[in-house]
Amino acid sequence: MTTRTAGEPRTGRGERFDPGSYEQKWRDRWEADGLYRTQDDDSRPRRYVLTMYPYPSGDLHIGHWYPAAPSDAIARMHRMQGDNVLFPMGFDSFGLPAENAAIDRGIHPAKWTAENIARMRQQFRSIGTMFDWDREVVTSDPSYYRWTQWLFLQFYRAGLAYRAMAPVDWCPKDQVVLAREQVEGADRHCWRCRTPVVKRDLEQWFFRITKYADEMLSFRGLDWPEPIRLMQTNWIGRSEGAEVDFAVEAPGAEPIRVFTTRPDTVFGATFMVLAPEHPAVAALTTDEQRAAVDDYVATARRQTEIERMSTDREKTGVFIGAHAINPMTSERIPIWIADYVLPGYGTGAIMAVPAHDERDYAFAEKFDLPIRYVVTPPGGDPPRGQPLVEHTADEVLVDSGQFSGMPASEAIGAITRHLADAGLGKAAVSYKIRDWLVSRQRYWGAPIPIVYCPEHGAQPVPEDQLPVLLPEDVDFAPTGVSPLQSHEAFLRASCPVCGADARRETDTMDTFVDSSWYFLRYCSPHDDKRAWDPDAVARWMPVDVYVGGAEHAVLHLLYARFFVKALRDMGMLSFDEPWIVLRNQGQILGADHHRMSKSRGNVVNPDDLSARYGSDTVRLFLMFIGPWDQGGPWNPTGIEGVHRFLGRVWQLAQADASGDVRVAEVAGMPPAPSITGEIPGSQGPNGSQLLGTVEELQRALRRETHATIAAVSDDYAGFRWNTAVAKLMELSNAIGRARDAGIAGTAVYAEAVDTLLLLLAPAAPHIAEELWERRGHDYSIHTETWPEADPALAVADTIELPVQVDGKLRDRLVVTRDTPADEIERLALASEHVQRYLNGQPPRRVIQVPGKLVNVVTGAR
RNA sequence: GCCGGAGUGGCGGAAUCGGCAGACGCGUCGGUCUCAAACACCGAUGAGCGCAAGCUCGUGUGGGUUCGACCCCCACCUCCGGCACCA
Repeated sequence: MTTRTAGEPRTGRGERFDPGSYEQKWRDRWEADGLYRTQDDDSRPRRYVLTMYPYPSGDLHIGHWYPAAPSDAIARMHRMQGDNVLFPMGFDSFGLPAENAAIDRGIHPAKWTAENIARMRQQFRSIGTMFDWDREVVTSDPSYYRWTQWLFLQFYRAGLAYRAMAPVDWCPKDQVVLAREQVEGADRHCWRCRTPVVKRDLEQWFFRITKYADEMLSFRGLDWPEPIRLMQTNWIGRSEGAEVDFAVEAPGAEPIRVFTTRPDTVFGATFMVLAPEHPAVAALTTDEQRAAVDDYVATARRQTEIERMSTDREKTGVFIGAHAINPMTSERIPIWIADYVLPGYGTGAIMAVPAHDERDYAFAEKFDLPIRYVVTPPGGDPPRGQPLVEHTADEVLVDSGQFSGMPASEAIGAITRHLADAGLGKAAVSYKIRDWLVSRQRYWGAPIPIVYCPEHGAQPVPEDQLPVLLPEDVDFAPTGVSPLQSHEAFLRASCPVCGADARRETDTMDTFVDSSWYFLRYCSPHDDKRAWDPDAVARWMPVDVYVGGAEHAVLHLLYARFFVKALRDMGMLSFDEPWIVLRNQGQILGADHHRMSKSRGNVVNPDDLSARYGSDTVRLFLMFIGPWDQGGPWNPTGIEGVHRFLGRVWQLAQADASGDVRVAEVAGMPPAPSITGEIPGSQGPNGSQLLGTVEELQRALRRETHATIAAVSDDYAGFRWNTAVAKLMELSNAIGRARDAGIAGTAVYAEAVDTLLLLLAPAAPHIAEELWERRGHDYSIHTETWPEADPALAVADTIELPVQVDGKLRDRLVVTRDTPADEIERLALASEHVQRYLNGQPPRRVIQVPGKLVNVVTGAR
């Protein structure tokens, strides 16, 4: 590796392209100059570019670079376009891995986390990202989690945080409860360790996210990827239908309310099913059925989610001995319990309509319960042997009293109204989303700021006593309860109401609480009086562009929306959504097409790559590798090509700086003195491409330069990194041809090279800066003005029109842009290649797409 | 099962308001440089046929619409992601 000292002459020519000789120098200088420190400067348009902060797991891997490099590029581009850009970074540093490291290796989580952050911060710097490190946020720092706790208290006061006993998902390996969003897959496993979860009844803290279910269905004003919007929409899972009360045939029994999306099928409800957990079960069960019911309920409780939720499992259930009355038919229908009815959805009870529901049908078949079809296709017989579940427009009701003959779509409303008029039901909406379970029985998180008084129950810690500090000296061995529970000093507290001895809450908060507001903290990260400075938040929020992984679709990306809406309703924010534009990167897989993991040994270490090629090459390669939102398996072979491209840029940018016009080296390619029937840029014999006058060559290079400005600006803004890089390569190829033709040293050549460097600067910041300086320009290229395309220069004066005969390409016409259509038609028909297919006949039609093509249609077909 | 996304050369991928398929790069082959190799540079490179001019085929499969289809419609197949007994 060569190093160049400051006083050394810049010879351009002959000096080897060696990123190692300048990359660190520029990073140091940018940092020393505070080039990326964001001022609250309101004279320029403000732009908040945010990339998801990482969990400090130890090392930045290629999966961190993949979103970071384009985020940095977009931030740099906006800066060059004149915006005041906020582009911060921090660490989501609470969480289980730190605690596990403590358990496995005896390192305190705080120490482990601090070391990892130091290393990752350094790695982020080595990429050349323009993060404003003065605004760094570390969520495990008391100066941050103090405000996380404060926010918990605000939610508590607003009635959005509550404590409830509920059956919750428990990960037996991590010894912790999980939010519903953290339980994945058909086998109901823990999102982190993939261990199947079990149900436990525990008293836990919840955030009332369901209050915002409806509002979160609206994405108005947001530019988000459609798949994410759909995932959130499905997760929220809004269903419209009706709640219907079924009287119960037992002395003094309350009616049972069911939820249905098909009130048009009430006449077909031939039995009722309750979730085993339904509160009415105990009271309604008859003595004869008691033993069987108790047994079934106990079994259901013991079962893991896997066993219970598996969809292809045989239906099970028990008759409880009681009967309900169908409100439309007045028939007695038996009440069963079955675990296919979920306690947490709707009312935990259903009217079973086996003729029109797959699950009820399977249940009825198994237990020999009556099946009555009440909806049928018009004029058709009701199907037999299977349920009729689809709603099509033209189904009608049968066997449904006064509603028989009514179209099913109409009957939904009509029957709902009928029931409502009778006081037996009402239209209702149900959601799949559940409240967010936020308590965790682990140490490394923000303590929930609550104390329990024997007299006054749960009481919020007074705000002036925040933060509730995590003690350092705890025993980390997982026992199923928080390690804090065995820490006497931590537990000891006094009741804020009466001052009596009280016990402190020992659960900590889900780390997704931390990440639900970190983007607000970046706006005023050092404010020690408030969670954020309202002026700073008003200045920067909402985030203009948010970059991160789609794996957070129904986690972080949902929770943070809830936070913003809740805080808005508390009067603390004046906007509705945290992020306007959202872009998701794809996932980089290992070369073996599997998720990168240490255990598989397929992890790519970016540090090795950047040591070898320089970080510009790695950044650019990650952008070039394929569609950025698609990701894909890692394939390192192309990185050499990107490196060669930068090497060519290195040479081209210095070809004119020191009189190094290399025309003499290009044998057999003198600039032709005049045009000879060939047009500039067209393929000549022997692949020579440079016939034409010097003026024509220059015009062609200018055209390429200005077309590239427009195209690359567009591609960057649209996150089409791969095609942006391809277009930069094309421009450099054009510059190379121009140099070989001898126009290096001209103003047009200089404009092309400078433009190339400016366009390259966001993506490959170091080489752009180095070459900018070597070309004699002022520091820094990153504060230069983004080039503007001149549309007049970007269009070619002659165009090549493909000529088709019956849709097949037969010839090409070279014409000036303003050639009239009838002249083009005349030229096309005159072509011998076209004549051959016309066989002397006149064409049936000639179709012209202006500027695009000519198609001659023969009468042959 | 339901909801998304995607199938294009040897490979990663370009090109979609319906208009030259294969940009850009990798790889491969040939060449220059070298004692030799590596690097670098130059050229060729979808398949097939042909001495050539040129012709035929070709964007997962089968149909269709159109002067013209990778693009639109119908019916399928495969892969990836999400959800999963939500009444």
